Amino acid sequence: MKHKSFSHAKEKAGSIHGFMEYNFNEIEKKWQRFWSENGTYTVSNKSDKPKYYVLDMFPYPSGAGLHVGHPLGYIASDIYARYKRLKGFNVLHPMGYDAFGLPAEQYAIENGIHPAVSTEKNIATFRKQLDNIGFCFDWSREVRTSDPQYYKWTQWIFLQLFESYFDRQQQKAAPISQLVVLFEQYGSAAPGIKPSTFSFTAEEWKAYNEAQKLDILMDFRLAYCGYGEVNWCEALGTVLANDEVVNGVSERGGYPVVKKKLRQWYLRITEYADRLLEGLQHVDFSEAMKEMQSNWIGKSSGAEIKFSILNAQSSLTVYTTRPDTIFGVDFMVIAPELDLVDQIKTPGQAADVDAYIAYVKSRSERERMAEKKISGVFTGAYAVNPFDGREIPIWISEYVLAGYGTGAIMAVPCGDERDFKFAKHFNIPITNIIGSHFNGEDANATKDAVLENSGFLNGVPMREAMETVIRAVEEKGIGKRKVNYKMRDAAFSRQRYWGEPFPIQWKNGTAYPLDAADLPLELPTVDSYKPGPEGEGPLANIPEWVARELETNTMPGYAGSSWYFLRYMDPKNDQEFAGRPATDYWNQVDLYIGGTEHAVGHLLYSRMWTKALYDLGYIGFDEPFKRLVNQGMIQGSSRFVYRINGTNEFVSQGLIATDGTYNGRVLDNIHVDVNIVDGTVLDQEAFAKWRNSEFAGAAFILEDGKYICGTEVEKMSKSKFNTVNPDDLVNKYGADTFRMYEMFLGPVEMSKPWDTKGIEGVHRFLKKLWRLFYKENADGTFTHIWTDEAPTAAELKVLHKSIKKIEDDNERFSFNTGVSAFMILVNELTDLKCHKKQVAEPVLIMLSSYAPHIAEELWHALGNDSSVLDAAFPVFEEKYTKESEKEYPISINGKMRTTMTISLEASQPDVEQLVLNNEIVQKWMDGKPPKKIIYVKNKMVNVVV
RNA sequence: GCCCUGGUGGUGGAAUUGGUAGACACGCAGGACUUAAAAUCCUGUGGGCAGCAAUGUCCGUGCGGGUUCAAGUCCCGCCCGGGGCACCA
Repeated sequence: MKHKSFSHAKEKAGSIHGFMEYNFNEIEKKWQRFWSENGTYTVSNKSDKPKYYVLDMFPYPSGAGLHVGHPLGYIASDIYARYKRLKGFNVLHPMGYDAFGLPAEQYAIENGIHPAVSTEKNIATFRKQLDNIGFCFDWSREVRTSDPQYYKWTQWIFLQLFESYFDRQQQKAAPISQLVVLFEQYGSAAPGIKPSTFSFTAEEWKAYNEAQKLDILMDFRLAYCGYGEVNWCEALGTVLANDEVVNGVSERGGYPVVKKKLRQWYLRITEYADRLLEGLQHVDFSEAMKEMQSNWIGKSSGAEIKFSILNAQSSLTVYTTRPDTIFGVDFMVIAPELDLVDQIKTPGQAADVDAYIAYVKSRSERERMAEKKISGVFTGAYAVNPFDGREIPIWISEYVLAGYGTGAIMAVPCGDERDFKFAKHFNIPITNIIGSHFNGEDANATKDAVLENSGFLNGVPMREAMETVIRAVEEKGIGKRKVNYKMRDAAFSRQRYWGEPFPIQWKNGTAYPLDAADLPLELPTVDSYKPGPEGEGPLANIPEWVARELETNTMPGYAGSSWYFLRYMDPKNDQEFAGRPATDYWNQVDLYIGGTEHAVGHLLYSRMWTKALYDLGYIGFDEPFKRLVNQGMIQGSSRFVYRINGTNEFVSQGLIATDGTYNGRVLDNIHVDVNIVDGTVLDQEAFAKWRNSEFAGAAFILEDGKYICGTEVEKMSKSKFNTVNPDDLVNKYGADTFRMYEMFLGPVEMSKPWDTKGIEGVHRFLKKLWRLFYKENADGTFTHIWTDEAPTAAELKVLHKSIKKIEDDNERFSFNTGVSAFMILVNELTDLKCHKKQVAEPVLIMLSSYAPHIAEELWHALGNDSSVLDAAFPVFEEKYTKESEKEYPISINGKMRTTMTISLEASQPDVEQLVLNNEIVQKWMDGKPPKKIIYVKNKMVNVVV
């Protein structure tokens, strides 16, 4: 890449009476313009260098703009991307916007502004803020999920999923046309298909009309239409997101919310459960992340067992992972929403049952699972144990969810804690089948007991009995072996406006895909963002849309984000979602950085989409992300002022009594803007002007002449006045300081509260670095002080020690210790009074990934013409850092008592002799003989007496 | 409730593989420079006890146990904070 010449820096550097103080604002603007004009960050899909793909989870452009928490991961990935570039890679590091979403729509409802308009505005703000920080994003590859040229391909991929089914024999997606061929030949007995409620012969299939065929095929498509429950708020006439529902009522207005069944689209992600599980073995994610995903998938094996119901036609099928405990079943629990409940409830129990069902209907799934209080109602019906004929009462309770297994469990109180508590609470007698393993106080989920009270299983070890029972129920024809997944198919539709329209047309109740050539199906403009009739989305309010019989649901937020990493590879392609040469070249994302909050949502969906696209032959890899690093969340550190209730008087925090009052008077805790508080000391003048002088008349009761604020760590949010805008910090200290300070705060993976206080230290470091290059004269001018002298051994040692440390830290993502390594390096070079170019240049190259602007400035000042970004990372040479001796810690009985400097060549006997002769060692040995001397070379010595 | 994760000085954190706990910073205290301030530089800074001091000594990584010559690090049990739990993104 050819750079325009840039002589400005050199001229000034050469001038003895120049003004070369560290003017970060000017320097940063200058180089940002330079990099942008030279296309320094533009990446080509063709290169001789090895490729490396660094990806950030792209942001939702919210109206609040970027706060200091957002860039944490971006800075880390930026440092790593730049480091990889220095190491000789062709690095792809793109950025874009996850631009569809609920907040923009909510904003539109409240303010009448079209989401496209507010989103555009928010993106402009984000972009400006991101540019301030000096990232090396290739903006020519930017994507926006709400751009028709992007969602055209989201819709296209949806159509691929719609036109595919999952072949269980091949364990991969295949065209639905292939399934039609199978049906024509085998009917519903076709090999490799999932179980279905439809049963038909090949002849019957051929005789079906089109609508009947499509109805059956819908049961197999990877993107399919079905029915599901949503949070329905009658008063608002709309479907609510989970976090818009608080304690069973709507967050806005507090209206009641109930479950309502609506037609929904789904992705058949469950068919991929095994491959999603297996794929985890081939990716470099944290163990915690893999665990979360496999727990979410929740694969378990057990049996489905059918119990007949006393005096009834219907039967009850339960799923259990512990068929061995079948003689310990003391009651059944079924999900209150199952239709079966109505069939089996006895007249005497009907009123109680109906009341309980009404209660459960108002409860969210989350509330039901989190509920500690045990509740439930007896239906009056009894199931019959198929092995001993015992009559088992059937209960309903909210802790059993309809969506998992068969929505019914056989309860074994001696072996399951929840069942045990339930039995205790309702005084249901408990059968002990595990003898002394059960103490009557707690359930014991052991698999190691030998069964008792278990009919034909008496004396059989539990593990063995599992198989025996499965075989027995299979022989009796009342059940079968069953692998179950906790994971459910992904709900893929929203009754909303601001999302991708489905390329689907409904004709007489049958869904037809649009022709791919007609994509994108653009989102029409609407006059009102209000919901449509009967819980439908706003699109149902548009006569032309409805007249064309188009689907009125839109896709959820995760649609666009499930494949965006592919679009970056070939963002301008208008023939394909991404060309095969591009996806073959860039292949998997080598490094993906983002929060754990996406652990089971976005990450699983994008893994599934990748697998489906791979199965259908569109890409050459079936895992999207090779390595995943989770960044922690930056929390806000809120500040409070305390107003005496009913007055305008504010009490300093230290004066408040332990019960939270002041002289017995109640205080109001008020969030105050953290930006007008220095540490915990309130800026009283700024406070008076804050919020249009709302507190202008405030009187303060001070301690030591100051007003001290209270603190609390909370989520960073505008409403808590604890957000800090990166722009302010960049203006005050510069982007390089800001970047390094964000890293210096702590490990990238860890969550921590933001505190601006320490930023001065990082800023001082950069100024100290600057002084290795320029000296301030008495008259305020600056002289450059670097020399061409050859470095000394001591200087080379400091340099090479740092090269190793910084390279290691970069490789293991430890950027906080990386920053501290730079600080130590500059401190040591300052102590050595080292101003040599041969030392300075490698330092600047290494620093350029952390603080690119100052590094580029000084690099050019030293006389280099090309960009420091294209330099090569210095190579560590061990010969400069070799030591001949080490200061060992000497312990007696494991307690460190002294240190001794011993040659690294010394043999074990030599060391033992030296140590035993040591005065302090002898003092602690107190005349006793040594029992053992442990000597670990280059580590420590321990004398055991 | 379930799954994951974290807890180390006044503060952010370091200790990479079980081997000198507190690197590097912030803050604080004292000092130098200055008419003064800012900036910069220097010194000290986990806690207790003893000592004028050098220093010595005991305690110390959320709490209680354990393994080990040796534990912030491994094991068991508990407490507290954070994230997720399927329509926020």
